[in-house]
Amino acid sequence: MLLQLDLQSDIPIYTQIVNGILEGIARKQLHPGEPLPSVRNLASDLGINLHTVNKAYQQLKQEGYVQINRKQGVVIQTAAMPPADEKYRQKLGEQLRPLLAEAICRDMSLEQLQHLSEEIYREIKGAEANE
Amino acid sequence: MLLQLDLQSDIPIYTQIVNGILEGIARKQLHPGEPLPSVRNLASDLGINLHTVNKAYQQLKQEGYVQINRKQGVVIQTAAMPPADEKYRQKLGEQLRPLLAEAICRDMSLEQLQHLSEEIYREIKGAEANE
Amino acid sequence: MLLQLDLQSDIPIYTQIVNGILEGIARKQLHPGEPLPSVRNLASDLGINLHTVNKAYQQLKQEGYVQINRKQGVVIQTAAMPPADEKYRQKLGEQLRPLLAEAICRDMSLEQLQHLSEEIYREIKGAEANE
Amino acid sequence: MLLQLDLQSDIPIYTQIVNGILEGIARKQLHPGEPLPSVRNLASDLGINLHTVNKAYQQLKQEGYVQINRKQGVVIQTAAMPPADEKYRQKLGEQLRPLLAEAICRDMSLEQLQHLSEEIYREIKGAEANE
DNA sequence: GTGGTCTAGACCACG
DNA sequence: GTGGTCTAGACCACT
Repeated sequence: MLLQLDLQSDIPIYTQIVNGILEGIARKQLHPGEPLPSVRNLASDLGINLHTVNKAYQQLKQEGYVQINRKQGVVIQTAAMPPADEKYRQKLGEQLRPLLAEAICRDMSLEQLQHLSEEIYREIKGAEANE
Repeated sequence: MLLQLDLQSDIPIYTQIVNGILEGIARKQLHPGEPLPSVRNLASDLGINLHTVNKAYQQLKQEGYVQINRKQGVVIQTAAMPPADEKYRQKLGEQLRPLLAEAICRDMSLEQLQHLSEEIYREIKGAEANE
Repeated sequence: MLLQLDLQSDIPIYTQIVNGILEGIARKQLHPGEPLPSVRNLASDLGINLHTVNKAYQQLKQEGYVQINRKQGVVIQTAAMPPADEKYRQKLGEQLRPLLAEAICRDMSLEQLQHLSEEIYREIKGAEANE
Repeated sequence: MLLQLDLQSDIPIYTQIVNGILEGIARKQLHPGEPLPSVRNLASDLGINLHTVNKAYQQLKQEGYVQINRKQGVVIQTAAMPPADEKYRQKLGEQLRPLLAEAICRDMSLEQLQHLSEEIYREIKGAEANE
């Protein structure tokens, strides 16, 4: 798997890993049951600290996107992915809200915003068939 | 102005202030030229330190949403608000991407997402006339 | 005299006044012996505080660009303007240095810098005949 | 790194630090990727508060001269330095203008000014090879 | 009165 | 160990 890290970003590295893996799942490049690299391997591949990778994996487990077994290590969730329940949608809304507010300040129309998110959505989702 | 802070949130207080003011501008509850409370006043109103408020104001100034002068204090930008230029849209896209990826993991359809963001957009924008 | 103030600038207003008057002298729009507006008049014309204008005038007097008499009020220096002595050149150099250093960081050539300052120099100086 | 501070100067300490580092970059005593002292170290070396150093570093980051990450601390920008674009040249011009105007008041010729700035330019730039 | 600067000391997140 | 955040309190410049 290719994970692009930006060590200069103000986004914590473990968050970048989480995001990268989530995008991998969304793109269906990572399938349920598929094992992720071991903490040691990924850390050395990325040239970062063990703890950082571990923290990312723990967060993914916590949110229900992966399972951690002794045998197989870390694998993508084989049971159902966490659902888009009301609680999640509310959290998502709270994350979206300040982004939308700032966009409105900059006079973006709803159409422009929808267009932008559709573009990104399709770019992620559309990768399904090809990759 | 009504600014709801969550001191327990992992979102820095100064960011919450920035977001709150941006939403106030988006809602047109704050108009160009309108003065914001002085750092000392807002700090004591919110029960926080004046440096925290100042940091929020500095960020808003830096991003072009407010102007600061020693006489009037801090006022909403009277010249044009910063535009939704390509650079901004790219930044917005990068903020949107992980949110969309996670939503896709949870099997949200594009329609559901669009519906959610439209709801929030209209909730903010729709406040224009009423408040 | 036309003095353009930017109340939003982070340059103090009294400094803007000093700069404006110095540029007026450089452009020879203000001649030795010519009276400047009274503190009260200029303050009310510019819509600013008396103290602010006074501070600017005091600084100009301090640096030898104007004289202050009871009768005529504030007039442009009739004796010789302060000379470009070694002390002044050193002060100027210290002001120039950080500007040049930053320009070098941005890979400006000496020629580009000389061109820029010549342009400004001639723009000010060239106004002599016409205005 | 040698940073000379004048605590009595009316130039803020954090600005002096910024200027000193910019000059270090211009002199090529500081190379891209090279780490700067940690805020705590530099603060104790200079005998000032760490927040003052931090403010300087934040400004340098904001202007694109350094990168900050939690692992390495603060390092000189490894990507391209910010360019001398039109916006920068305009800002530079506005900083140069009052200096030139005052020099004209003191009857400095364009040649004298060019000579002075060339001297400083070469003094900074000429340090490249030697230091 | 305003914001700007500086100091001092604390705790936390990240790696 | 690093920087990030927050608090607290001081003095100064500007208006």
